[in-house]
Amino acid sequence: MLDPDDLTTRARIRNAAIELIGTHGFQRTSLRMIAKAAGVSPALIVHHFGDKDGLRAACNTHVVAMFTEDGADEALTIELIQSALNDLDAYGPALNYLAQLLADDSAAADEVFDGILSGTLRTIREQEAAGIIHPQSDPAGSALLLTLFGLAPLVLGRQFARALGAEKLTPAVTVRITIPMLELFTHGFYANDSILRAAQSAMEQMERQSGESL
Amino acid sequence: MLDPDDLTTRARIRNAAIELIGTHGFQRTSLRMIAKAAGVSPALIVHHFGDKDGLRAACNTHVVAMFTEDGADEALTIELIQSALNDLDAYGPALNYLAQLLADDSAAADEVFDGILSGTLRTIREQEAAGIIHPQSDPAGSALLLTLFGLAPLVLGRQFARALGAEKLTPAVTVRITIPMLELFTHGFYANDSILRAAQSAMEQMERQSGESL
DNA sequence: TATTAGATTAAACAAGCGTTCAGTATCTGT
DNA sequence: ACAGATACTGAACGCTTGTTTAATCTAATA
Repeated sequence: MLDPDDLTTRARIRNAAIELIGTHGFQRTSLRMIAKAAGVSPALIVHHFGDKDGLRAACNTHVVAMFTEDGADEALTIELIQSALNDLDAYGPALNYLAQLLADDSAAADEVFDGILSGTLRTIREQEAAGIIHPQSDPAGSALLLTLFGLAPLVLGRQFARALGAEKLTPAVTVRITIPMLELFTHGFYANDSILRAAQSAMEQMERQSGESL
Repeated sequence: MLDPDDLTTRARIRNAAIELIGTHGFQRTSLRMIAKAAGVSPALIVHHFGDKDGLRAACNTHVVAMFTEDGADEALTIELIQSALNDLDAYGPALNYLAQLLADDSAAADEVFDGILSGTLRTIREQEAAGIIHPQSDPAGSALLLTLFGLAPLVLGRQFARALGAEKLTPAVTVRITIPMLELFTHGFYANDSILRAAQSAMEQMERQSGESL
C-alpha cells in the first residue's frame, strides 16, 4: 500500500509531520516546525499538500496504511495496534500520531474508530463461534468495550508509561501489563457474581417499568 | 471546597472557560472566545487570572474540587467519575474538561492521573482483603489497568457515545455498557486459561533468560 | 539549445493570538 | 464627601500563525 517511490521530498515532509504531530499534537505543530524538521521551506509544504489540512489528510491516510500494508486484512484492528507496540522503532511515530488522531475529535478519528470497532466485533463473533471466548449477551456492547479498553493504553500512553516509571511507551511497559490483563480476561475480577446478578435484575426492572409507562 | 461567594465575575469567567475548553480543548480556545462567553473583555481575564495559564490552573483546581466537594474523601477516584456520569447536568462540563486535561499531556494531567491511580490501588487492596475480588498477582499493575479502563470512556467519550448512536455522553450510553463490563469483570472473557498459562510460562522463561544473561 | 513544467525559496500578507497600557467606572472604607 | 483600591474596558503592541506572491532554480522535453 506504500508508494513505491517513497523517499521523495513529499514523503520527507509527511514523515516529519507525522513525527511532530504525534509528539505535540496537530494544533501545536506549526508548518514552520515541520518545514525546519524536513529541511524545506514552509511554502513548499503548501505547494505539495495544498494547505495544513491537506497535509493532515495525507498523514492520516499514510498512518492507517502503515498498519495494514503487509497484512492481507484491509482493516485496522486492535490486534494490529497491539503488535505494532512491539516494533516501536518502525511504528512508534505512527502510534503516537494515531493516539493524537483519536484524542482529537474529527471526522477522520470517527472513521478510524469505526473501522477498529467493526473489526473487533467480527473477531468477537469468530472467537465466540470457535469457543475461545464465552458467549456474550451483547456482542456489540462487548466489542465497544474491548475497543475502548484496547485504545486506552494508546490514548493515555504518556500516563501508562509514566505510571510504570518509563519515559515513553516501550515494550517493557506493555509486557508489565500483560499478566494482569490476561488474569482479568481469564478469571474476571470479582470473586462472585452477586454484582452482575444485581445489575441484571435492576436492568430487567428498568425495562419492565419503561414497558409499563408506554 | 467551593468558594461560598461563587457567582462573581471571576467565577463566571472560570465556568465559561471550563465549558469552552472542555468542548474545544485548551489550545483551540482563545481568551477572546472565553471573554465573549462570559460577557467581559479579554483584558479582565488577565486582570483576574494573570495569564491564560493562570486561568487554566484555576480551572484545573476547580474541576477537581467539584468532584470531591461533598465527599469525605479528598481523592478523585474512578468511582467518583462514574457517579458523575449519572448527573451530567451538574458534571457534564467538568467531565469534558477532565477528559481534555487527561488527553493533553501536562504536569497537571500527571497529578490528576496519579491521584486516581493511587485511589484505585487502595480500593483494590481493600476489596482484595474483603474477598470481593480475586487475589491479584500484581496489584499495582491491576490498578493501572483499571484506571486506564475506567478513564477510556471519558477520554474517548465522543467515540463511546457515537458508537451507541448518541450525540454525546448520556446516562443511557453508560447504562448500555454496564452489563458487558460486569460480565467481563465477573466471568472474564476467555473460555479457558490456556492463553493466560502460555503467557505466564513465557514470562517465566524470559526472566530465566535475563537472569542467565547477567 | 530553447521551452516549459515542476520544485523550491524569500519575503510579505492578513488574521488571530496572548498580553500590555492608559484610562474610566465602581465600589469601600474613613 | 473624599481617597484609594478594585473592577473593568478599548485600543494597541509584538508575535506567530497559515497562506500568497513573485521570483529563481532544476530538470526534462522538443
